Amino acid sequence: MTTSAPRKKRMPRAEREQQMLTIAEEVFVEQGFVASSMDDIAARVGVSKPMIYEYFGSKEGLLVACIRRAKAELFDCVANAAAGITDPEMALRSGFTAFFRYADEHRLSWQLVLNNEGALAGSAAAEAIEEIRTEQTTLDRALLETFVPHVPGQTLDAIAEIIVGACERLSRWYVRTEGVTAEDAAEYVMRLAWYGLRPLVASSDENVEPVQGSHPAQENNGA
Amino acid sequence: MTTSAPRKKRMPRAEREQQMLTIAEEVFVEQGFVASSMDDIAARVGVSKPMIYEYFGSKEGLLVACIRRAKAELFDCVANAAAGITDPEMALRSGFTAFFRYADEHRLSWQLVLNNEGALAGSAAAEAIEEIRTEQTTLDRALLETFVPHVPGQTLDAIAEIIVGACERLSRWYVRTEGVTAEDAAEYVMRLAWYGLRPLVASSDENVEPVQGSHPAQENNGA
DNA sequence: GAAGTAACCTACTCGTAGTAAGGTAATCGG
DNA sequence: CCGATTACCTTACTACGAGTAGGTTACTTC
Repeated sequence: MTTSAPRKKRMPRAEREQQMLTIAEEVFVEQGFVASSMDDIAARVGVSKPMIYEYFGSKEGLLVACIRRAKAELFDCVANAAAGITDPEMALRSGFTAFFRYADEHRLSWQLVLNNEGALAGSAAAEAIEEIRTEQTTLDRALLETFVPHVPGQTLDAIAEIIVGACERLSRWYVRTEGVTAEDAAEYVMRLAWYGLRPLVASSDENVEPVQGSHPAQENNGA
Repeated sequence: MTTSAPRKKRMPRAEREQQMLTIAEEVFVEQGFVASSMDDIAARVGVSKPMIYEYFGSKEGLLVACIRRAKAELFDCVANAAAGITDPEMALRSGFTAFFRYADEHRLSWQLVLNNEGALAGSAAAEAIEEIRTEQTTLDRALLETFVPHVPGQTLDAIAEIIVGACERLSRWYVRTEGVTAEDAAEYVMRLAWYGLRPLVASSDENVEPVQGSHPAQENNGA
């Protein structure tokens, strides 16, 4: 029911490995790493557990292999997109686009990376953490709205998300980097957020073409 | 050796709970959620396992409680910092600063949120995922450098981190939001990155005061 | 100081990661 | 065509950790 046909035939190692990875990816995303059982995965593959251990060493080894495969794919996409473009602006834009396209077209793989970093997908713990971000996003959004009220809701959503992601990641860097104060870090974010936003507020939307041609401020809060 | 004295005395529930949370936080960050054992935590607290289950229900319940406590602290900090400030720019800046200050002053709590979202702290899997970001950061940084060569290395580092964090978070939003194309998402990031960066390149540093008054381009790559 | 309650323990079950040791099918030299 | 080597695959275990049942000890209150 999960895969397709009840493949009971022997299979060369390389092929079996790929099959295992595909199914493991499914299971890990569905149930979360912790809740997934090797017996279950083995059963879905149609093979016995020791085979997986033979090929991947451990449960975590299996996860790592899944991640590595996803990573390789992602880098192919982005590298191809940016390859040969000399203008940095175009290269950046093209790379970003490829990145988001990958996230869209390989949702399972990408969710694996995003969620199973937190091995607790679907769990209360994951929700508790996500809640932190949600609240921060809501707060930022509210602040932004007072500042640039005429901007479409969706744009505000996107910017709020961007700021939260930026803060989170920068906080990691900040903590491990010597000689940077909290004010410095905040200033870095402010620069991008504030100056990056300025075209939106200064010229309404004559200088900066709206991202979405039309889309009249469609709200987007719920999960 | 972990706590302080071999407290063998009885203790009111509220106090014991706080002690448990503090120690659990330590252990979770040290070993990662998956690798941590309830027996170990109980032993360090100087109490038997069923006590923890009595108070927190499950291993994950314990983690959630840790996260909630951290979250409450974080929100206190940020809310206090932004409270009463009417100018949105100052409010944002002050909030950001408080956020980074929290990350710095409560490293353990914050690491819990960052790492144990990925319950695999310290594991090969966590490294594999982090590797993806590192590579992306390196790539972005290289692109930025060709564009704004005169900017201090540390600033480039920070901006690259910001972009990676922004992309990651925005990709989540993007995937769950209807009617947004990869190009749209890329454009959102470009706006912040590009226009946010523009003051740096356009006017060198006459319009925009450098974040670090002096700090002459001190590099910072290693962990 | 008896009764009640809140903190605490010992001693278990059960599920799952990981392993040992052996079976079966393809391939290859003769 | 036939034994032998190799590689895919299995059944049947061990070990360990999450979670629990039920009893014990120390504080509190009248």
